[in-house]
Amino acid sequence: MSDGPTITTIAQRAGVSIASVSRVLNGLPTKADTERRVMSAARELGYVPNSAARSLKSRRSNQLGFAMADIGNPVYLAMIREIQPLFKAAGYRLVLHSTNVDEADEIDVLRGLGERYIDGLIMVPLRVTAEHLNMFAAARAPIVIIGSVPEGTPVDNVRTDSRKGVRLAVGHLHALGRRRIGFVNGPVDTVPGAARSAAYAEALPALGLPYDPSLVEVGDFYRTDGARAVARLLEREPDLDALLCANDLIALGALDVLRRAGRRVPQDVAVAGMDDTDLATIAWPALTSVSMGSAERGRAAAELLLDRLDNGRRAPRVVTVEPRLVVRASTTGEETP
Amino acid sequence: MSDGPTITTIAQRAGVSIASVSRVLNGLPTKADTERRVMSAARELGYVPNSAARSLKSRRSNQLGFAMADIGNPVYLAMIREIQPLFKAAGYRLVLHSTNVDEADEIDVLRGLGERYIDGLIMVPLRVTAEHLNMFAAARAPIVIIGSVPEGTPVDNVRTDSRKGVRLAVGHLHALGRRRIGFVNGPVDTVPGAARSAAYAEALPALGLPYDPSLVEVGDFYRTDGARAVARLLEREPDLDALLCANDLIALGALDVLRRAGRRVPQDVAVAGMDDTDLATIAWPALTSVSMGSAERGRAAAELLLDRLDNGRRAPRVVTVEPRLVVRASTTGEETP
DNA sequence: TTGTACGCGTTATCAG
DNA sequence: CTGATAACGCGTACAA
Repeated sequence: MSDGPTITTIAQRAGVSIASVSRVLNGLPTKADTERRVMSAARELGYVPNSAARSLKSRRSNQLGFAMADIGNPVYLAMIREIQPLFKAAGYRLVLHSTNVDEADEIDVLRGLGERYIDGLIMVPLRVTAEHLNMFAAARAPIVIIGSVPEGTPVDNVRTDSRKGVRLAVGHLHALGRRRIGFVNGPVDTVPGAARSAAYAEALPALGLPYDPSLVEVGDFYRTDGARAVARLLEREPDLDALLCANDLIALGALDVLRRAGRRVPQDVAVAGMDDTDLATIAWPALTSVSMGSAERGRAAAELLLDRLDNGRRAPRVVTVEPRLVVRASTTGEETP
Repeated sequence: MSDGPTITTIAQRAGVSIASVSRVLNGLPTKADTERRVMSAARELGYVPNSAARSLKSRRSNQLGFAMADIGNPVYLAMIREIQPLFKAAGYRLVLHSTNVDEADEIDVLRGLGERYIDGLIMVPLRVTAEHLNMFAAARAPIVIIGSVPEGTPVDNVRTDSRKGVRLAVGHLHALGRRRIGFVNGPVDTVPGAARSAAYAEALPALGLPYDPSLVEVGDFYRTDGARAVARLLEREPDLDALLCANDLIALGALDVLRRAGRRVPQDVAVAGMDDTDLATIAWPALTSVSMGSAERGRAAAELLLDRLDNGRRAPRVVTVEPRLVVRASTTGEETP
C-alpha cells in the first residue's frame, strides 16, 4: 500500500544482491536457483520497474510526441489513428500536444524536447517561422515535420502536393462545365492556407480561366467561419456555380449556407472540400473532396521517426504524399434527390 | 551538439557549486551576484532541466493518462477536447492510450501505473471485469473511471444515467405517435451496451408499450455494423416506424440503409441516436440524439483527478451527468425536403 | 556466477 | 548564503 517495491526490496526478500536482481529481470545469464528466488520475490511483491529511474540511466524515455493545432480537427485525428499503433508496436507511449493555434505553444513544445521526456516528435506546425527553424536546428531529439519546410532544414519532412490537389479539384469542376469557381480559404498566413491559395491562383489560368480575386474569400478552417465566408462570397458573386473549399469543415459550412439560401447542390452550385475526412461521407450530399493523404502522412511520419530512432545519422528525408480526388455527390449529384 | 548541459556544466561555467545552481533555478534566496552568473551561464548553454532526473527525485512525472478503446470514436474525442486543456493548465502532459477493444490492453495500462510514468489516469473501460477491480484496488496512483463501477470501488467515478437517456428518447418517439420502436444496440457485454439494453427493455413498458425482442438487433458500435444490423431489423420488421440507435455511428448507418431502402426519414421511420456527437449536425437529416454529456463527463473526470492529486485521501466520489435529449430533423422532420 | 560500487541529473539536508 | 554530500531506483563495469 505504502511505497512501491524496488530492486532493493526484492534483493532483501530473495537474499541476493541488487545486481543479481537486475540481471534476472533483464534476462542475463543467472544460476537457475537465484533466478527462481528473484522471480518469485518480484511476483509476490508486485514489482514494476520505475520508469524515471530507468530513463535516467538509459537516457531514453520510451515516449514519442505528436503536436498539432487542434484535436478537434478530423485531419489530425486521421493521423493519430495511424501514428498511435505504430508507436505502440515499437514500444513507445504517445504524448499528445494540442497547441491551440498558439505559436508560442508550438515553440514551447520544441523547447520541451530538451527535457528529454520524449525521444522524438512529430509536429504539424501551422506556421513555420524563423524561430521554428532555429529550434529545429538546435533540437536534441529527432523531429518529423508534416507540412513543407525550406530546403536544407535538418528534419525529416512529410509533405503533400497542394498544387496538384487543387488542380485536381478545379480540373474536375471545370470538366463538369463550371466556369465561376469560387474559393473559400482559411488564413493565408498558415502553411496550408498559403499553399492552397497559391495553388488556386495557378490552377485557373492553366485551364484558360481568368483568376478573379473577388471569387476568393477567406475565413478560418472551421465550419461556422466557413459558413460566414461562403455567405459573404455568395452575396458578392451570386452567379458562381462551383465552390472549392480549403477543407472539409469549410465545405460543411458551405452546404449549410447553400441549403438555407435555397441553392441546390450540385445543380446550382457544385461543392468540393479538401482533406477527405470522415465527414465527407456523412454530409449530405456526400462531399467530393481532395484527399491530401492524411492517414498516409501520419503513417509516413511515424515510420520516418521510428527509422531515425535506430538509425540516427542518416540524411534528412522528404516524403511526398500524392493527393487524390474522391468524387461524390456534391459535384456530380448522382445521389441527390 | 553532443550532450545536453546539466547543472554540473552550469556550475563549472559559473564557478559555483551545483547546489547553488539548483537553488537559483528553483528560485530560492541567493546572493544577487551568484544568481546573475548562474542565470547567464544557464542561458548561454541553453540549459533545460532533465525530466527523468527530476521525476526520480520528486516522485512525480507531471504526466496524466487517458485510456479509451478507440480514438476514432468521436465520443472519446469530445472527452479529450475537455481533458487536455485542463491537464495542460495544471501543468501536466497528456499520455494517450488507445486500447483497441482489447481487454488485455486495458489491464496493461493499469499495470503500467506501477511504472509511475503517469501520476494519475482517466479510463473509459469497455468492460469492468474482476481483474479490473483488482487492479483498481492495488493501483498506486489515482484513477478516475468514466462509466459505472460497483459500489465501494476505490476510484472516483463519473457516470451517466443511461436509463433516463433511453427513456427520454423513447418517450420522444412515443409522443410523436410512433409505436413500433426498434432498438439497434452494440455488444451487450460492454458497459454502455448492457446499460442501454436494460434501459430500453424498461422504457417501453413504462409507456404502456409491449417489449418485443424481435424489435431489437445487435451489431457493433460502428457505422457499417450498425447499417448491417438495421438492414436485418428492417427485413424482419418492415412495419417499424422508429429506430433508436445506441450511438450516433449506428444511427448514421441507419440513415444510409433507410435511404437506400427508399424509406423517408422521419416520415416513414424516425431515427434517434445517442451521444450527440458532432456527427449529429452533419448528418442529413440532422440527427436527433440523446446527449450523454460526453464533454461534461470528460471535464468532470479531469477535475476529479486533479482535485485528488492535491487532496490525496478524500473518499471516492461519484459524479453523475444528466442526459439531455437534443431534437433535430431526423425525428421531427422540420428541415426535411 | 555473484556482489560492490559508481553514475545517470536533480533536489534537499546539513555543516560551515 | 554557500558548498559538500546523500538520496531517488536502476544498470553495469569491475573485482571477487
